[in-house]
Amino acid sequence: MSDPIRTRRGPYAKSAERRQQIVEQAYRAFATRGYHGSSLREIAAASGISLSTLQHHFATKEELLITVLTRRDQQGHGTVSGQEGLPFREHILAQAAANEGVPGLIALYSILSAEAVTPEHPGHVYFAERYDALREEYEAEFAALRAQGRLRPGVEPALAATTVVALWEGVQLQWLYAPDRVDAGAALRAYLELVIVPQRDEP
Amino acid sequence: MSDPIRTRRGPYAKSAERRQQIVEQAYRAFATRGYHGSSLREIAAASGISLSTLQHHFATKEELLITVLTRRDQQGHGTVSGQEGLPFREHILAQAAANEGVPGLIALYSILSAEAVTPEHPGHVYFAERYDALREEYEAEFAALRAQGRLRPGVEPALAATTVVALWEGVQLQWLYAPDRVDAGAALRAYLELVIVPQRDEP
DNA sequence: GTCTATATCGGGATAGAC
DNA sequence: GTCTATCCCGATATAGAC
Repeated sequence: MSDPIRTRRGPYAKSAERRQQIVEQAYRAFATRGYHGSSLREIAAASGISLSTLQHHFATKEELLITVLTRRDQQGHGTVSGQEGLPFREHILAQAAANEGVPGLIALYSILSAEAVTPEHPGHVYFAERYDALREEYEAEFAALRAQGRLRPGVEPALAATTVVALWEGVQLQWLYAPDRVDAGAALRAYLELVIVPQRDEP
Repeated sequence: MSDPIRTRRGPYAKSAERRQQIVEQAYRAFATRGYHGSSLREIAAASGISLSTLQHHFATKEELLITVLTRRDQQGHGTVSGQEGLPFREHILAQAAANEGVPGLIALYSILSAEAVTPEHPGHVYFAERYDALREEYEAEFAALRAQGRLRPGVEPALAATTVVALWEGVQLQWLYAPDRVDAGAALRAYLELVIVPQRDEP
């Protein structure tokens, strides 16, 4: 059996590599100028290829956006997943700190989630589902804390979940405008400490 | 002295009226599709005039955006300004409730503030200054509360100010995605009640 | 897989008649 | 003040050679 593409390490190897380059540059573009504000030409140029080549790998701009979003999702989850045992509060703070370390990641979600508010936006469904999932996940965490008697009385898990998601996004947006004047982690931490009762062996 | 425009109620009356119409439609467009996603043609059509006429009143798209933002600012402040004596907490909640009653207002600020994160965006300076002003204003309010002993111990006025602004914006964004599942006012109220100690004569 | 060339469309801005 | 017509640009997308 002769292999017509034996010069590559594997079939589609070059394609996969190219796609990754393109996704990386698209991510930078979307994160700074949003979806409407970015052009395929600019992304192609940044990737060092022609517009047509980009379009050979991603048929439409929309397909590229979806790829960027889902790709970043997987990477994002991987960042902190090595520390599964962390309690909720530390888990969130670790995630927030990790996000700040990934250039453009915060901007990507902040800009696109606002741009995609209108239902016609190609990213609308993605963000609608993302918010739902985040709220559900955090609500479960808060509910578990309450079951352990570690939630301040009067705090509603559902409302607290919405609040954490909102606070996180909102403080990140302000941080993008004034990184030196806004401390996203501190704001998040202060809220969680206000809402979660410390364990006995904690200070 | 003959008046060449005596058929109007006053000089520039028609212009002012036209400008207001245009601003109104531009506001709707920017609030749903953002700045980049909206076109002058579409705004002109919605205003019932031609593109050229719109451009006669607003030389550039950027000028139109700035006008929309500052115009809405004045109207927004006017809404609740009749109740100057309200304490901080009620003032914020009243403002939030009022905002929800103005269709598109929340979307306008949410979408544009995220889109304008990049310094090249024509609205960037406006939002940077707006965030600074909001944080300063709220910080002063929290500081005043602390002076009265009505701030929960450990709560930093500056951080609380950032938090309120972030929470407000973030919860509004979620509300735009799922108006039936997110209660912006409740989230804001819950946070403020967590942070502000009730007065003696309050429940 | 990658390119050049081109089609087609829609954007903002301009010129000039009325 | 308002319009039609047009310019010029940049956008996505397509065709087809190599």
